[in-house]
Amino acid sequence: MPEPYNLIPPSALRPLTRAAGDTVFRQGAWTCGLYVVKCGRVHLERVGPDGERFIIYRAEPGMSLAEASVFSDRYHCDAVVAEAGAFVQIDKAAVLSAFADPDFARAYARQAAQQIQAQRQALEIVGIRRAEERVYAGMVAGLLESSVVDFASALHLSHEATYRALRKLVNDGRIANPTRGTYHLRP
Amino acid sequence: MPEPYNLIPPSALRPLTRAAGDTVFRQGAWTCGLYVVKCGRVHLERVGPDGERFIIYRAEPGMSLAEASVFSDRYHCDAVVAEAGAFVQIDKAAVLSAFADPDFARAYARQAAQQIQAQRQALEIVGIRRAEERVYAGMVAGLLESSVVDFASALHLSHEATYRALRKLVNDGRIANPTRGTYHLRP
DNA sequence: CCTGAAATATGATTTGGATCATATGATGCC
DNA sequence: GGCATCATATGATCCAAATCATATTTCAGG
Repeated sequence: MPEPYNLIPPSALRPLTRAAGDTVFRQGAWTCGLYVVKCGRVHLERVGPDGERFIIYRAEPGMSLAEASVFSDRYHCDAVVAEAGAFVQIDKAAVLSAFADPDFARAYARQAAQQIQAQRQALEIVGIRRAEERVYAGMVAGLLESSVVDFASALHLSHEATYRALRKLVNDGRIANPTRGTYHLRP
Repeated sequence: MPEPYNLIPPSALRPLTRAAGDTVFRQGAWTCGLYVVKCGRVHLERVGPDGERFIIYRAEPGMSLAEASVFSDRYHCDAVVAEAGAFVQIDKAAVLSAFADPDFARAYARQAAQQIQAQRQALEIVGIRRAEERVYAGMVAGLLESSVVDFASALHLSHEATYRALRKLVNDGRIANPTRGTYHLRP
């Protein structure tokens, strides 16, 4: 659960579970609040002029979605459950009134500023054309935390290209590969 | 100037001008606040283990930078002026105390939530591999506002690839090209 | 312990986008 | 009006990353 929402009164939190394929909310529906993913995955989707579905955002455990709904009357996209899970709905009125508490406001702003920063960095990194430089920038940014597969997906690279780039960086002595599957920057 | 900062007392705003190549602040320096770009361009850069410089963010007129510095003691990257311009420094203490004003807090949160949403969408769009689909998704997202060149850069595509994709979409009847240089979705 | 699935790893082939080149239409300026 | 500059536009070539293929290692579960 993102930190600031710990300051929201528990009565404003409503737990819910959904199966894969269910929708959490639909575009055009009246907003009731934002959501936090406990487990499972949710896709925010927008529908194109010819009915194509565009994924706007993939929310994973610990992430929140539809934060902007707190400030608008209607949801402007669909939230579809990609993987069954448990979620918490946070009442929008409770959030709006929580801004009267400076501690909540600062915690919110702090978390938002940090997220904006991380996203800006991610955008710059995926803008790097050469796989090797992109992977290196990703390592410097600390994006390789769990598996190489997840790392590759964060970089918007195929995992094959990522493995090859890692190998090349190791051969060039730019990163270390002490054991199979573990890589870190040369200190 | 991003909306919420209009609620900051003018005494906390300090205008400054910088030439290209100047630094606005350096990594490790004590934070004094965030900045808004009036004109010119600023790059946030982080230095890698071997001295390589990674651009974290490119701030253009109207954009703010170092928002997170309000919540930390030191700047954690360098801000280098890429193009001479005028900037406004907003005192961090003033921002922190402004969170006591619920109107400021809500305006800030609203703007932050919107920005997070836009960035998430941008990340999803640049993750689309096929140029044609990426361009189409960009059009659906309304990213083609001014020139095709700017559009291409937002999509992380070469402008040539963007023009070709636009042509193909026009030929396939997915978008309209009423006059040279103007494109819009088929209604 | 055995089995299946997923992560790790690398080779071969294909392809789509970057790059280079070139041309024309628009725009601003002196 | 003439000139420079930039956006628009498209063709040709090249290359790097996607894709397909395959093998090994690890690990969870029965």
